[in-house]
Amino acid sequence: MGAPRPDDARGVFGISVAAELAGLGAQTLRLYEARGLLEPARTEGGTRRYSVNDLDRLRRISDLLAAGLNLAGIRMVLDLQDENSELRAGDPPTRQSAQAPQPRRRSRRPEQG
DNA sequence: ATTCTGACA
DNA sequence: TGTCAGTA
Repeated sequence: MGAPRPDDARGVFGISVAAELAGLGAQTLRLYEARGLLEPARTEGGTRRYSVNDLDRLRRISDLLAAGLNLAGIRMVLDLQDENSELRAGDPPTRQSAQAPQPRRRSRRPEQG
């Protein structure tokens, strides 16, 4: 299945190239981040670095938008998908709870694009 | 960060 | 008219 390549999690693209590859505007990427749909890595200087996974996530966002969901709904879907992925990673033979104590992220982050 | 516009209900 | 996404 989908192997957890560290490369795919590594932020490599600047915001403008990520936007280009995603077929979106750079501002849109910032908006998505402000809405909690995305959290790209940062360089030491604080500039965004988008990973392949981030690109993949942007694609999913576009698909969900086209499906008629709003950003709040998309955030929920994305969170659940991530949560599900994590469950597959460990997969303990015994499942007692489907509740993952996910740290609710709602941190407003001022940034330098 | 804020404002403005276009789409939609 | 109000909300929402995307933009300037």
